[in-house]
Amino acid sequence: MKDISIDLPVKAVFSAKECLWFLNRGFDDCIYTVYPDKVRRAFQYKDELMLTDIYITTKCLRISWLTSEPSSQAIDYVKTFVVNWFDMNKDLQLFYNKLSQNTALAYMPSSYLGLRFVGMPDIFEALSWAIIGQQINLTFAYKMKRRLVERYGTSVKYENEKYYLFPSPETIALAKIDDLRGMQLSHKKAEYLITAAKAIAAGEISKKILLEQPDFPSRIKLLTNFKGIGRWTANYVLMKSLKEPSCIPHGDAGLIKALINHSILKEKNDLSAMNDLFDNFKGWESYLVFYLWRSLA
DNA sequence: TCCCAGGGCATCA
DNA sequence: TGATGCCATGGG
Repeated sequence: MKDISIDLPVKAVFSAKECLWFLNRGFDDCIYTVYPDKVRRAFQYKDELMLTDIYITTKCLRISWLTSEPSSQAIDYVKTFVVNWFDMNKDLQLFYNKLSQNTALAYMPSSYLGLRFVGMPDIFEALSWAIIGQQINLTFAYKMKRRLVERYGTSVKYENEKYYLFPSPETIALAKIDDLRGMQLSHKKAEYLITAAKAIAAGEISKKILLEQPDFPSRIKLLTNFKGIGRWTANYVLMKSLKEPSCIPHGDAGLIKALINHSILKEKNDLSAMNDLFDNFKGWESYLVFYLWRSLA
């Protein structure tokens, strides 16, 4: 097959090392495979199933197709996805200026230089992941995600390996609670996941609809109207799939731990200190959360 | 055994 | 609107 690859330039500063570190930070995500210099991932555009290697360097991302020759629309789809996935068009300087002004966080611009907000462009995957990962340890959450994906997701075969796509909402909408319980999802989580799948399959939740809302609070409200989507999940989904800049997943265990580590919070319920901090990061709240999560490693 | 983990809901005042 | 109890299950 003809070698198809394209290069996507990145805005300074971009750290391949930091972004790859995030993807491979000790957890087993079944949706992609991380190598020292690249990440392998399957995509689907309409009926086209594809497998790609995405080489990550400081200057560009090179997407290389391993399977059948993609259509031009499929290439555009993957390009857009990858730009979104690695938040490649963002200029981080303003964020770094704000970090530098905070004594406890001033080390971050040099320590995590070029770390991009690695997102989850597929809103159903983001929502499912938020529901699965609620209130349980991440290692176990990734196990359940793998069970779900291997049971319901389609896959691309390449060199005797299967590379999975996250299942469609239409598929999960038809799943039975007992089947999901068999994967060790709690009864509630099984319910929430099916509810979310139905809402997306029915077009009640989509990135387009969320973007059409007049403001951020309306987007949160739209999501939290569904059972199983609370304030934490709504913020998480908006930051991961829409790159909404001002999300704060209130109550997040990792966020609180990071803030206590930095002596910004004295105790869990120190809400005023948390509000004071985020007040100084207007427009960059999601990035701040991401960097604080990074600090937990 | 106990506490925690990238919460959410129902109930109650 | 905010506090409380419950759900659920692996990991340390």
